[in-house]
Amino acid sequence: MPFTYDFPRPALTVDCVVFGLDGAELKVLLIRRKAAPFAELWALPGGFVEMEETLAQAAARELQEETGIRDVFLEQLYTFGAVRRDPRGRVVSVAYYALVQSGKYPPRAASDADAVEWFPVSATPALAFDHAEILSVALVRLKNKVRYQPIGFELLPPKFTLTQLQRLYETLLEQPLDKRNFRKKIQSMSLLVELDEVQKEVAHRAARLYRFDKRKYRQLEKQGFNFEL
Amino acid sequence: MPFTYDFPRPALTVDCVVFGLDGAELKVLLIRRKAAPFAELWALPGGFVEMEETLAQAAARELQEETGIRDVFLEQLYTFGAVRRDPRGRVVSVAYYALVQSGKYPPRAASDADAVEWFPVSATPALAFDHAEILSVALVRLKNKVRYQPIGFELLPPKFTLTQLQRLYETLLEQPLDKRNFRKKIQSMSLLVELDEVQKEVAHRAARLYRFDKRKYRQLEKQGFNFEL
DNA sequence: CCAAAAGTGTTTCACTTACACCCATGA
DNA sequence: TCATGGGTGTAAGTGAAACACTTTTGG
Repeated sequence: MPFTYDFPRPALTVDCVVFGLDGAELKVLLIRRKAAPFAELWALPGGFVEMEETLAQAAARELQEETGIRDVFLEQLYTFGAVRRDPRGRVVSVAYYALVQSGKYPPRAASDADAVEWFPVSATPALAFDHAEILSVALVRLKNKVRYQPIGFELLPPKFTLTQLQRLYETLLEQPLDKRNFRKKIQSMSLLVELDEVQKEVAHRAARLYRFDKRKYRQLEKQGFNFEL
Repeated sequence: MPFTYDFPRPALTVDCVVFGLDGAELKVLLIRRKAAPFAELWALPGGFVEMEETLAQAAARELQEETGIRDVFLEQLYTFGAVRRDPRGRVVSVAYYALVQSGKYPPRAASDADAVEWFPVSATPALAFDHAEILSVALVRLKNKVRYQPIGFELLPPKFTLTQLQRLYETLLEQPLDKRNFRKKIQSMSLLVELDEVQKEVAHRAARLYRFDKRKYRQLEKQGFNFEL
């Protein structure tokens, strides 16, 4: 079916802000651009939306193509439509953010051997286009959302210790938390399953491992339960 | 500068979910479509994004053109990109939501004398495209956001009584609130300025009028204050 | 046995909740 | 004078915050 309104139209892209946790540091995955504009500069992974894919599919596809990352938490962030945000012409970009276990994706996992690297969010290089703004919006969103949605777990391996979880929240909220109060609170939500396993190869008492019970969360959610740290 | 990547591209539109409060009822403004597709059906105001305007400008322009409404709270909601959401072809739509004092915009204020009408959000007619889904996402957003951002005031006239404000929250949160506790809490935030005026023409004791102090809010916000009902 | 992190309870304080009566006004 | 909503304080309960020591393990 030919399109009735054939006005000039903006090009449409997706960009992905990929967050990972490295010890007590929040990092973002960037790729080095090969082509103009902004060749040699670092940028968010992303690209043009194709005609037969949804926006989320486009984001997932670009992420996979440019960084090898797939099957991760991916959520729409915001759509950026400043008129001159791309020097090539009018390009509107739908930004997504992803949460990954950075350990699973070492720096050079990219499929096309391109330059892909993790940077601390507090020390990123100069970025192409308006990607610095996109990153900043993503950071604000992540820091807020982590308080009232259990998305932080996406940044941890499936089995984790309570101390790891606490460090995660301390990093994202940028404030120290009391160990006993944190444990009391998180355990009282009964969203964590205590495993019959402990940490290995640590030079001190081994901590118990837990996993997040997603099924239980969905169930409680329906009953009006609100996660809140 | 000619565009380097000249692939086929989705068309881009904006749609606006306009909320208003009518007494104790939340309403949404719809327009009746004249042209195909979905001629005669009700739809959200919206239209195509032009090449030299931002997304927010496009939303504001369409709102003004189709309903006469301008200078209101308008915030990006979400971008809808299902492949077949428009029968004419691939159309991606950036949705916005607006909060207006519905009293200022009686049903037929539209500039082009088209059919424009307020409907209770709980009793809307069948909607064109995926507009029912957009409305539903907007409702969820509004109901959540009103808890932790003082945006509810956008639905009230500049001068309002505490009872009006309480009714507003009761409507949006869908739960009754205790009068004394509500007043204590809202006043303790010191975001309301007590005016030297009272209600007129009521058949009972006239209530004191207040206004929301936006300047004060911005100031407190910077100091880490969090609005929360 | 030392270093390092794991694990564990109680008290205090602040905030939230529940609750009922008198007041002012116009009809 | 009556009907209608406006306006006000206190007590009880619940959840958040502060806080320090013992245990386990590997080196």
